[in-house]
Amino acid sequence: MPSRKKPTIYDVAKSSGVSISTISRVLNSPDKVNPETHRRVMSSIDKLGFVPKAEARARAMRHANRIGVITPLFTAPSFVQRLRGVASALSKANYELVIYPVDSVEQLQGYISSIPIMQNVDGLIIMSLAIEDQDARRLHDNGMQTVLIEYSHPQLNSIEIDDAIGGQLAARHIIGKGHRQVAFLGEIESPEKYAIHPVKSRLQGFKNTLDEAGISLLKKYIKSAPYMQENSQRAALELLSMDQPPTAIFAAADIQAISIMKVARQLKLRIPDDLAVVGFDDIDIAEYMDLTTIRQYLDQSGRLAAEILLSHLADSDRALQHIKIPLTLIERQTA
Amino acid sequence: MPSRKKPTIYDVAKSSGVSISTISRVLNSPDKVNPETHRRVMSSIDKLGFVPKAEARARAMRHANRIGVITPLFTAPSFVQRLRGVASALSKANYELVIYPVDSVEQLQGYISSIPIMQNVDGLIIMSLAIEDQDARRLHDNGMQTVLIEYSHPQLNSIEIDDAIGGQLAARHIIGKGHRQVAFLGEIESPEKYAIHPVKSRLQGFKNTLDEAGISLLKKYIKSAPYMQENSQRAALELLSMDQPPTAIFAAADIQAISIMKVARQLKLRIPDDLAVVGFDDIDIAEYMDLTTIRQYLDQSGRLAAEILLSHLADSDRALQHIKIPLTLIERQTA
DNA sequence: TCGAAGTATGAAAGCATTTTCAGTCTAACA
DNA sequence: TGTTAGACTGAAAATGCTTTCATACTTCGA
Repeated sequence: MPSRKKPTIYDVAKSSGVSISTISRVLNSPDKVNPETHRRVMSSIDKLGFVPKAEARARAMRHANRIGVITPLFTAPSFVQRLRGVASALSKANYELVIYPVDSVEQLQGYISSIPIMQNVDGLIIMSLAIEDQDARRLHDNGMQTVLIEYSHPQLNSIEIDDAIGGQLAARHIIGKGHRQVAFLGEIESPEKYAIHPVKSRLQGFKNTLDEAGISLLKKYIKSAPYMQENSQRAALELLSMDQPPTAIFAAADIQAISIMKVARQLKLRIPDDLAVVGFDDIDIAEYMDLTTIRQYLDQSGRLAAEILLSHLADSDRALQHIKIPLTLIERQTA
Repeated sequence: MPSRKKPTIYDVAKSSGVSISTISRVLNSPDKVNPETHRRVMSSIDKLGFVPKAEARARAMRHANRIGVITPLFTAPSFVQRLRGVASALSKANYELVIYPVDSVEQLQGYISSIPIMQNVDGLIIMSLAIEDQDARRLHDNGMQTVLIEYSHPQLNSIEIDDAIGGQLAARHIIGKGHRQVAFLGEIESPEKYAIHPVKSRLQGFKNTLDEAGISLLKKYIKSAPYMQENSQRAALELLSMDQPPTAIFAAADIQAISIMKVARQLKLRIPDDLAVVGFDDIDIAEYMDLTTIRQYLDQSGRLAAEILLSHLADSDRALQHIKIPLTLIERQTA
């Protein structure tokens, strides 16, 4: 009895003895339908070869149930961990997650200019990327709900980290442990034009707090090196093989702290006795390494971004939110 | 004058003083409308920036250069690293990446049954998840190009890891180093019904190779523990505080190997002298830790999956591919 | 044992268009 | 001058879905 016509959800409903609402639910929010019903409906769908008409769907759908995340291409573990927060919040709310990985300015510009027009996504989360005023305005004017993470703009929601405070926390801790010979390692100058510069602020906060305590952060003790292991290790080696090596190093990222630890091990330095190390981020691995670090609640910041976005989608004239997430020093074994 | 909401044909109708039917006609059969009316309507359309929603979306939905990845919710670093491979291959090819994170059977079942029917992605990559025969058939029958990673099915493309060989490599290496007291740590029994069981194969290959060399892997030296740090550490502690502790441990995942190293450090055991550790995966952090491990080329397997998918999308009657990725032992400092 | 708090479902109200049908108006023809 | 065939147009129905709302049916404490 295969009818010549394309089957509609009414046909499926009849064939499986439920209402059309249930058919729709099976396809769109399967978690809301009884497994047994689901099974029955799916088997009818398969039997009839039902495919929902995209046009009818588009018409009836108020929103796309899809949000986009623009992010640097999985470079650092910290991005991933934030993404995990985003993903878990979205999947709970039955939203699809579209990733737009960025590895050049042009790409970023391309996404930002085409996304609002395409209307493929209901909202946008932009992670750790600097966006230009004009792009921010475009997003705003097109009514694209957006949350910026680690960056801010007056016309868009934002979640920021107080990097300077992070530097301060690290400095206080290191001072408290009695260190006087203190160093800093981080990727101070990022080569990418679209990148943000949290490391500078971390250094600033660190340096100022040391200054206030009468400890000077000598220029030779400030090393800039890219995240990559080789670079970080080389920089660490330079620091640690000086005539008067530092007794404590604050690394602007946990992975760099781990590089320092590796070099220290090779030099037979005991941590924290010969060398104290403080990281920044508190990525998963930090706990495995017993690394003392500044926690920036990565998962939670991602989750929060998603939640803010969803709440603004639900109620579009909600006031803009500019949130600063607090930082905490997590004391473990390395400092 | 950017209006908040997208204009509909009602807005155009109002603005140009005609009925919606006429707007529709202007768009679909212009010959049936008075030239003067046509002109007026067109000018309203331009002014409002009206775009027929359904069509725009239907077009956007249809062949959007979009591929989906179904993956366990970022639990282990190894998933993330594979994902990175996928992302980089796709972004090069100008494809959008939609993530479907799974954390329950129901969710997996939901995605996997609706995606092939909804057809809102062009292709699908399913990472490290077991799928049922019926679902595989549905994917195939609905013409959804699919690549399975760490699992296989005769009707779908697949990329597999030879886990047993991995165990064998680890065993050979450990034997070569002269160890006789050998242990295994891994999450042998996964609690999730949808999970796959590569750990069993790793253990199997490990055990068999030891057997062949006349070394028996005693039952008490086989520990099953979840990936989570606390569990792995407890298991490691149990192993290492036995009367006759093992002198070498093969961990079925790098993060578990790292947990072992942490416990060993606490017990003041020197690695590799007192205890040799071999991991599995070769995640990024393994290099930082100088961990000897079995490399499974995570990035590359992800990239390969994406490439296979793209080539099948370009030419849909390409033959199915079932690929086994080779493993390599990477010797570093821990064994 | 009762009420409270969920689950699972169907009826019905959208959604943004297209299409049908019927009416008005004009122009042309007898 | 009365008819009438077009040419335009609008009201309303149809389209194939999604979503809201109400309701019946389960648990689940206490």
